[in-house]
Amino acid sequence: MSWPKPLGNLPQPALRRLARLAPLRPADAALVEAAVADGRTLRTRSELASEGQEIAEPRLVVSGWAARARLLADGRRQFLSFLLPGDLIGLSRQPRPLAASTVVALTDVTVCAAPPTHASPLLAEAYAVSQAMDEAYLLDHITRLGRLNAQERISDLLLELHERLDLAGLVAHDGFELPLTQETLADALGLTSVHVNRMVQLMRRDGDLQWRGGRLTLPDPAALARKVGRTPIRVSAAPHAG
Amino acid sequence: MSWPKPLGNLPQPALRRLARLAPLRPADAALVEAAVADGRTLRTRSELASEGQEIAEPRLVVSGWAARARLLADGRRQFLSFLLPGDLIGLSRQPRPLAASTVVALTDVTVCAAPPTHASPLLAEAYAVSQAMDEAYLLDHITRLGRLNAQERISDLLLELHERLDLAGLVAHDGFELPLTQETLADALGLTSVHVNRMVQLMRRDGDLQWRGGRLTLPDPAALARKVGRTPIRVSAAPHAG
DNA sequence: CGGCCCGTTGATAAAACTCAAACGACGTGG
DNA sequence: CCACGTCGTTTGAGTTTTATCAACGGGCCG
Repeated sequence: MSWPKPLGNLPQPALRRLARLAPLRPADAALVEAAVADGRTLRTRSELASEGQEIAEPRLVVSGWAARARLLADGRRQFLSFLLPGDLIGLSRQPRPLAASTVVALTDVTVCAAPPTHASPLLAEAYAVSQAMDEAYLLDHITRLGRLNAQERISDLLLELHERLDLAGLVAHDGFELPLTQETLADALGLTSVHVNRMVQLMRRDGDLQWRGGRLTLPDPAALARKVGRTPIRVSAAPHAG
Repeated sequence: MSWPKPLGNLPQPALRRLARLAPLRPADAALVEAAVADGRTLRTRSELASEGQEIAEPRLVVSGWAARARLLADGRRQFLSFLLPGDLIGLSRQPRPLAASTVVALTDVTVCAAPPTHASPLLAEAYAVSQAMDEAYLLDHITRLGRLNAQERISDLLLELHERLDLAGLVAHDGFELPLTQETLADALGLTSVHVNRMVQLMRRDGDLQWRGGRLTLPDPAALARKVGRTPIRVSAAPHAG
């Protein structure tokens, strides 16, 4: 597919993603670059937000993976979504919003303050599109958990990650870094890690995926998408923007 | 259309809900009443929005129940959320947003155009809170589907409905109208109607609920909430607002 | 070397699904 | 007013999917 290329060829993944959500111009990109320039890096397992606590300021993921999670009193854990480079955390139009979920770093993660939108309508538009995509993916996730079986869930989630990482330019030859344990995957998909393991092995045997050493390859994403009935999300009728 | 006490004891459920999300004043309430005054009524099973189509204008549910749904190619169906009186449909900050889900009427439903917020910051705040609650409930739903068993799912969802209907003043003595079939419930909870039926019977025997003729009563909501580990959502640190 | 994390395997149990049928309530048309 | 069809609930029997418990192995790091 051909994306508009308002900017150069190899920008920062986070910038690359935002530039694909709205046709950013150099001034907008400069705002993003300035924000990215002073990011903080957090170690694996640290919390970027805690459910029920007041939200600090909105932030942008520069690199690394995080996840939104709900922790149950008895120790059960449910991941609600994954946060990838270029994703925004904690946007809200409310006066004093509370975090609806805990956010935890799955790898070392670099985040920065979300670049301000008051001087940049295009950036504001990118945020709006991003937010709409977030919601669409949440709805996808509900459908996944409610109506797909284990193999379909795994395939569908991996296809989503493929799709999203591609936006940030982090996919090469249908392969990408997947810094998740099978247990993490299980906690996202409402399964046990044992069962995820067995299903992944099946999928390997069927040639649906390759997964070794933290790198995942989907040899034929389109075929897999057809197999599990997945269609990429669309969020806006505007000419640009997914 | 002209209610004796706009903010008194027995207002329109939709207005009542909004007035609880932000401290509306008579001028704001008048906006809501004006909007509610020319609502349209749609019959059970009609669609208020279709996934992938452009969204018309935002709307407010005046009375009746609707649901957001995803329909799978093979006929499977997943309800994403229920829309109750006072809920808003299709809010978005995007230029040309597409509906992320189909919205279908579960009963005859009256909706009206969402009262405009440009002249009413408090109404805008109520919308923002409402939107935050919507998201929080989506996250709850994900957790429900991913990590709760059948009985916990049913209890948790019924407690949510109790909580939300209460906001609109539609709960009396812990009982409320529940115009859902067991099959609809099943499609919301990722279960089959047969299994929902068996679990509901268990819960009846255990005295956790009464459900006859479209009316549901939770004899002890607090105890049930404790039993399934549910805590009511909180969305804002502001003094008013859930 | 030792420990830990992660992936893997096996055996068994529990939860939920499928298929099929029957029943009651309700509304409609004859 | 009754027969009939539809829709939703209920029940039973048998199957499938997924969870649970337990153990082992490889790789990596201190």
